[in-house]
Amino acid sequence: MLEAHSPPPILKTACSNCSVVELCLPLGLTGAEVERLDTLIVQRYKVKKGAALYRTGDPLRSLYAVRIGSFKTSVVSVDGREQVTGFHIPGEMLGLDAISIDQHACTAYALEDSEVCPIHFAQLEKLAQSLPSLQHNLNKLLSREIVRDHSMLMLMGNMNSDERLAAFLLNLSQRLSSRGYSSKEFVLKMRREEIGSYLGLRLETICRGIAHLRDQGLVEITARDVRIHNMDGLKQMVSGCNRQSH
Amino acid sequence: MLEAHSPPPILKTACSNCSVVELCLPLGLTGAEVERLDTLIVQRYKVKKGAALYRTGDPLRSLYAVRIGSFKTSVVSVDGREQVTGFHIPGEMLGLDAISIDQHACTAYALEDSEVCPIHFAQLEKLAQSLPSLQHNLNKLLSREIVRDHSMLMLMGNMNSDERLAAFLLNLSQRLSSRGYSSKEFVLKMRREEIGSYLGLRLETICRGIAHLRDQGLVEITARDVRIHNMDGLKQMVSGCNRQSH
DNA sequence: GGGGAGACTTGATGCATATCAAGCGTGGCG
DNA sequence: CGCCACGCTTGATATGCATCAAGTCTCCCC
Repeated sequence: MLEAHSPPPILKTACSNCSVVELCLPLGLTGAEVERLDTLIVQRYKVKKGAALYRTGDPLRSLYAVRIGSFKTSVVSVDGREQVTGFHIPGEMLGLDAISIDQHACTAYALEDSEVCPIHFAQLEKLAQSLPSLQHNLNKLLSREIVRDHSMLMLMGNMNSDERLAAFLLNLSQRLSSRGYSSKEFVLKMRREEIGSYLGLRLETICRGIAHLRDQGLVEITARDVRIHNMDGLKQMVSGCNRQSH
Repeated sequence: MLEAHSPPPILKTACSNCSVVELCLPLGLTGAEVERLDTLIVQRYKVKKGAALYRTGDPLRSLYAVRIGSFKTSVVSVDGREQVTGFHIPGEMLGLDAISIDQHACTAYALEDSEVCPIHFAQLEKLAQSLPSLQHNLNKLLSREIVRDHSMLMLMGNMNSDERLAAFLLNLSQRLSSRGYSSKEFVLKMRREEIGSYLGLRLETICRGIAHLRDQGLVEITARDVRIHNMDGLKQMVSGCNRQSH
């Protein structure tokens, strides 16, 4: 299942001293509770850029919290088309869709050299029985993913290409910002084609969208470096106020 | 929150003798466990056709299991466009997206006169602590919704209009079939416009899709009555084998 | 540091679906 | 039972994005 490399590197594991503890599963747990959660994480894994953390059909052993780096998750249709279902940055959980049938429903690829905290799921469920707030966090995590997916459906069903791109950039900006990174300058770790798949567009359309946003003075994107010049302008675009046609 | 009517009718509540018990939250629970779950459902609600069971922003009090009838859930964008996020038939759960922030993230409308079992969420979480299999079921329910949404993203991102319509009909057919209804003959409870919103298409495109499927001898749809003539043909269409263009 | 493959950009063209429009069917209510 | 509003169907046209194509950039590996 894990293609990282062998032997897997052993790392000091502890949610207690993790930089993303306040965004991750332990959210709102007491110190003593976090320590019990720590016992589930035997050791962290490193995943090389391009490698798969798990693949569609793999049995669910663990959920994975991204600690460092970033991932994309994608499914492949019968006729071989890839659909990217999400991008994941530190503090976000991977593998939630596997709980439904105890098998992973998508494949998770590292977009750069990354590091995850595997959380053995059976043990997590067991621990959650005695830690109500842990259970509550897991429920919220799952529910939040549903809400996120619904807003993606709204995006796919009702937005034009420029609006989708703006929404994507804003979303990424917000998530990075809440992790202490700049909301206005960041680096895209994924290719244009992957952004396109995520947004239901072709890579050429992403390029043109980037050019449009540039021409409007909203953002500047050179290669993978993003600089947002007009955050409010972007937000207006997403709320559909700027619609000329459609 | 509840627009049903007053006074709300009091109905005999018991998962134990509900016809959809084997598709609903109690799945896999023992008789004694189901009886404890029964205690959470104080009384069932009836919801009139067109009425809202809950609305976006309502505080989360209960999840709702559909017992009789059907619902659509939808969100409205800033500029007033509706996006239907799902259709729900007996045995399916409503309100899962509210767990994330203790507020409903969408509005649920009854597509016909319907009946739901409200399950008080705080009590459900509490009960789940002492019933591991109940907790596991809830986790699975949430995860299944995520998987379902991901397949909708695939549909929106990679399928043409006829394929989307075929996928929609097949999905409905399967869900009705697993509830003991005919998989080949059923009635659509929603308007063309609602199907279109759900599939990211306009109502006219749904009409044309229906005509295309009819011309190929796959299904016959008169008004809202569906008769599937060639189930395998439909499935082939969804897997993308019939693609001429695209 | 140089070569090459993969990623990105931009232009020209075509097509699938949206939009606009007009008429028909139907079911719900008085 | 009949009327009317709403839902459905089908046609004509417009348009936004996909597709095809060609060239540039960049970064990774030797």
